[in-house]
Amino acid sequence: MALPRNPRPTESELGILRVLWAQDGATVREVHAALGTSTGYTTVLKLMQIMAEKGLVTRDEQQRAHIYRARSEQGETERLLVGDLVTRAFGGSAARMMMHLLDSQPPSPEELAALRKLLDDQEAAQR
Amino acid sequence: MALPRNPRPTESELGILRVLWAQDGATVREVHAALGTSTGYTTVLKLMQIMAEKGLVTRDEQQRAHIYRARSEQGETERLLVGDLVTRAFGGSAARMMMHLLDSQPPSPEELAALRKLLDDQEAAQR
DNA sequence: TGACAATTACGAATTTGTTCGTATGATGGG
DNA sequence: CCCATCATACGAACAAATTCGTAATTGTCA
Repeated sequence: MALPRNPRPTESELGILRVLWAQDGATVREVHAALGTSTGYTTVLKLMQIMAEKGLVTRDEQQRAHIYRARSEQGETERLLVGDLVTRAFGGSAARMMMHLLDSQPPSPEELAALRKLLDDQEAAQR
Repeated sequence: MALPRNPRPTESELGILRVLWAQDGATVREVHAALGTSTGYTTVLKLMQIMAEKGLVTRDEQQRAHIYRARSEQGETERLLVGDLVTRAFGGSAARMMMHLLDSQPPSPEELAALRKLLDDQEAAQR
């Protein structure tokens, strides 16, 4: 049975999701290889099994090596995580969070232009 | 002995830190009140004791009701959390993270203005 | 001073996340 | 057909975070 929820992924789960987003569908072995061999194979397996229970991933059992896929879009989860942090750490102030972002990773001129456009759109949408 | 580390605070710890940042120094009772009564008093006490052990807060035991203070600046911790998330979830791309930020928490007109100014400053700094 | 109230200290239960060893089952080559 | 290999399933240990009950301590004031 498929759970419709979209819970916040944990640290390890996020690492696995990023592998699943990068390629559409992957086996446990592929994910394990992509993550590096620092964690054991069965550890990754177990995590992915739990993620399937939670509804974070779907599992295709047609083949012997099951194929896992992220259940939600990358952007959706990213939004969730950002929204979560801006609420928890910044009291909902996007500007304050943005300040730290610009501080930590100065964007390129192209990115700056894109961000300006985002602000324009935002302003237009509010009117 | 004072621990010099600056570990990433957990969820609950961050809530407590935010209270401690908002006012300079607070007792357990004050923090408990600020957080609302959903969690028990001794729970907050225990958390703050652990935070003192970890070095997240300092404790002034002069008074009977000890005074706790955040050990690191708010901005420092915020940078830590943002940097952590941008690495874990966005592979280091600040621009990508900002797009989600604007998406998930539409800023107010005042914030929009502040954000524009941030971009201006950023642009100026690059020249 | 003696009792009450407020506070800290402590121990323990619970939950959640992470890790891995071992068991068990399927697949394919010799 | 048998066995080595590779896969999943499962249980359990471990660690960290959270929660709270109870004990011990301190201060106050009648």
